[in-house]
Amino acid sequence: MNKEKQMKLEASGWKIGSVDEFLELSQAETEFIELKLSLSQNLKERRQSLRLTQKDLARMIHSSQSRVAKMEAGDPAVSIDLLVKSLFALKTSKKEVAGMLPH
Amino acid sequence: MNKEKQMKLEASGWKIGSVDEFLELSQAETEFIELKLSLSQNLKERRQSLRLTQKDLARMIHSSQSRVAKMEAGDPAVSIDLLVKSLFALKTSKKEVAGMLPH
DNA sequence: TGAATATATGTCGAAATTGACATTTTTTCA
DNA sequence: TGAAAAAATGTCAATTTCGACATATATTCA
Repeated sequence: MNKEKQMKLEASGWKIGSVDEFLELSQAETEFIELKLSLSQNLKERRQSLRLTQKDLARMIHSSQSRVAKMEAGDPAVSIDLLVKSLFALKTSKKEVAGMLPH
Repeated sequence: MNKEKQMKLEASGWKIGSVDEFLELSQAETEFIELKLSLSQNLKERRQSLRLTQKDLARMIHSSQSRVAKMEAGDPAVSIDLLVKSLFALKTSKKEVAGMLPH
């Protein structure tokens, strides 16, 4: 069975392969979490290398110091949107952001 | 004036360089919007090439057809988080996602 | 040291995003 | 064609994320 057909089947519901679907969702969720953590770490490193305080960055993105702290701590209740906005505010290039994705 | 010092100054408030700060925020926002649109387009292409309906994808990410439609339409009221989750659900590799960053 | 600065943590109402639903419009294809 | 399937659009209550604030803890450095 090729991947396309397999995905089609899994998308069709819980009838067959519920275990597989569970495993795949876990995989997607794992990658999602890893991505957020990578963005978090890179944001912290970048801010520090620019010698900006969390308060400084907060002002730049019109947010608060506590939210920046949570971003850098990898708090689950912080969106990728805010992380990416912060990175762009620090003039991170798209290429650099891309480099934060793979392993 | 080097970039580090410039950013530090800008972060300190609206006293000096408010025009510059405005322009830079616009630049960051532009890149952010471009990124979302790129993810949207790639998601649509990917789903279609896998011959999945919006309903299929919606089931896979535990969402709804209308939300998938909005994702693919580049609706501003859709988060990058949901876009990335959707791409990962379609087994998009991190390297492929990295390639979706414009330029 | 210890005072000043920076960061971490918890909470809260407000704002944004969500899934779901109804409906309309478009596309597919027999 | 035209009926069925797919996609687009609008709305809304529920959930999530938000900025802000208070305060605790950690770090810096004179």
